[in-house]
Amino acid sequence: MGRSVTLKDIAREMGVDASTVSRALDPSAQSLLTTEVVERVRDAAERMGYRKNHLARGLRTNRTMTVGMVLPDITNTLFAPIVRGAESVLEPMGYASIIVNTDDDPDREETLVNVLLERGVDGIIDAAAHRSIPRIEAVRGQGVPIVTANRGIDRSSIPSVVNDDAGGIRLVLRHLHDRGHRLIAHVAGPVSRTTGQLRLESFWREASALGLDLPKEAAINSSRFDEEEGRRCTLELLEQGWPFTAIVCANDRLAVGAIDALNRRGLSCPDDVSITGFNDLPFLSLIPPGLTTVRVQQFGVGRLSAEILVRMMTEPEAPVASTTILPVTLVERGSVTATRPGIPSSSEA
Amino acid sequence: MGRSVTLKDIAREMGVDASTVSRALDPSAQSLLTTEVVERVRDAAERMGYRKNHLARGLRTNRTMTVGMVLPDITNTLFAPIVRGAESVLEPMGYASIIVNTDDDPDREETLVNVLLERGVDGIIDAAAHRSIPRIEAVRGQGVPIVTANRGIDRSSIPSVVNDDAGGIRLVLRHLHDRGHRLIAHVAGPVSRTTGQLRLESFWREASALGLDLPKEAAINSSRFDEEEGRRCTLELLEQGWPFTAIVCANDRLAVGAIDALNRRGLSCPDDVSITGFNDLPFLSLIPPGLTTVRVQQFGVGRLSAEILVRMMTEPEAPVASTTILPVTLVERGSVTATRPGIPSSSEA
DNA sequence: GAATCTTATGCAAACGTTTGCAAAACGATT
DNA sequence: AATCGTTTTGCAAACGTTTGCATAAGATTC
Repeated sequence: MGRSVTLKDIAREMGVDASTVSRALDPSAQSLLTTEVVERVRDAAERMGYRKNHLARGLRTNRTMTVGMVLPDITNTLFAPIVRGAESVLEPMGYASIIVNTDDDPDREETLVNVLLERGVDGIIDAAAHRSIPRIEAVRGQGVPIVTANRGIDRSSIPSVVNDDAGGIRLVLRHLHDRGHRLIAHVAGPVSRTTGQLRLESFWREASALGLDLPKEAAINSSRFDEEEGRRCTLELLEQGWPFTAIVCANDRLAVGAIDALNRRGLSCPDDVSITGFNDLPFLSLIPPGLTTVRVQQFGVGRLSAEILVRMMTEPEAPVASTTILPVTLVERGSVTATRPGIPSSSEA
Repeated sequence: MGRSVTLKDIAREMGVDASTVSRALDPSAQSLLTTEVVERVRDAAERMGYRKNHLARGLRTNRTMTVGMVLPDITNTLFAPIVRGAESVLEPMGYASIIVNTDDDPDREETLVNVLLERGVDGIIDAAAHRSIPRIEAVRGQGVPIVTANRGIDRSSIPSVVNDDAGGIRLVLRHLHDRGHRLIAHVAGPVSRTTGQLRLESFWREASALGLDLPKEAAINSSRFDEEEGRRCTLELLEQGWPFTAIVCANDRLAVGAIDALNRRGLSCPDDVSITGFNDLPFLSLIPPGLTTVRVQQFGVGRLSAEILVRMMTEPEAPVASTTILPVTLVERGSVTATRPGIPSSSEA
């Protein structure tokens, strides 16, 4: 339980000043010193079990070498890889990360960002952004760089690194169209996140680009990105009575819920209805019938947002990309089949 | 980018001393002050956008209100819930968590623990423990409380919170035995972790308790807890030629690999071989044939280890449980069936 | 109304670093 | 041998808090 050894301890032991010890231990300052002194100090430090005190250093330098990561829920397999991606660039540079979970509650997002600021993080990666977080812009005013990952913030000057949400929906819609589907429904994600909103917008845009004339009720909004909501929304779609041959789900978990809903109604995917997801979560390939989905690069999202953040932290004046969009790819599995000729389709005369 | 406002700023503004401001803002010290002063100070602080500086405070008090969490890999769905469980007790108390990933490399485990110590964490939850980490005991000597979660350390005085590994294996073995299985193999986990070692020991112990006379080659060690190793080990078991009707896998991911290996060899689970897992990972229930497995309480592991850690951090002299074992339950799904009468079984004469 | 006891506030040191500036030591140049 | 430049080291302040101690003011007692 003995008090830990400080620069002063080493200094006293060696008969030099603490500042000398500090310099000897700082790679960028040790060129000021005799190599002989540097060596002796390092040895002594090693021998005495010296461990630098990041707090004191941070207090003096105003840099903690800590970044904050804001997630909706670390338990959600969509977000964990973002953390690893960010870490892959941050850890080698000596940064540590404080991780907080918002449970997708915008109020918690704000308080937790504040918690991070109190702890003096040098920057923040926000992967739990809502489209509008009134006070988040203020963070930049504080001089603390922030970037959003996976999601963006509307009309914001905060840089973001996201997947090509619109492009992903375009891919699945074309894919379904190519296979004869004309009556396509959409279980949309929560529109309070850009992921939900952009995919929904893209759905309508691409549908009409393909000449599909879908009724308003073809799309239904979920309130959470989870299986339960996927189930509920799909059951509602079925009850509405509008006939559809495929459902584009705004993410994989909604899709899993959708498949379950079909089964509960005695319908089968893909025989009766084709279904697509978004994200390509791990293990998904093992779940029958195998979800056709859009693969995103979460590790890449994390890595890039960290790179941008580092840039902002180290060269505050340097320009950085305001939006970085990563390409997505279509992953074909068993949940989509071609429509059987007998099934009616709106755009065929 | 304006410098942030400090106690001194508020003090100057109000014509009082910084120490008075400090006390006014500290719930446990504000009883020393006039309620009138307290109020005025709080208002001023609010108005000026004061945000306390945890670094300075930590430097002075020697407590950072930060805990370190060491994980093998946050991406692994087994570990994320531990984080949330720990957080559920730590966050309300004002602790933040620094999370590091070791990729199950013992060397990294050691360096990362050091990183955490440099950052002055008040305590550490190690969920990536190896059975023997020579220098980890030294951490306690430093006066920094540490507890291991999910795994333990051999012959160590470090408190640990784990699942009932031995009990879980007992459950599955009895379950298989009850269904007529007598020739049971084991794909063991890496024995460098207590989870692997204890389950392996339990396998042999319970097997002989059930009167099974299994040959040495009934158990085979994997080197990682993943699908690839599960596949490899199972293929090896099959090639050995020793006939078995069931495989007890040391965890779910090994089991998933095992099922795949069977399929590759034209065998089916459970028709040809029954298989069991351990952990009950999410989504597993959706993967055919549905893995019969042992459900563990990872959230509980996290919660309890945090509670113990808090105890150690706040009352260093108070006694704490050295080992806490959480009960596990059997989850029956489709991967286990009764043996068909025709299949030979060693213990039937 | 003086002495005593409380209560509320200020003073100053301390936590362990980093860093601008000054001073000392040393070599080289004349 | 004196001067001038370098190079190496020390001094001291600063970062923003907390907290033991002292003091000032106010309340209480006889």
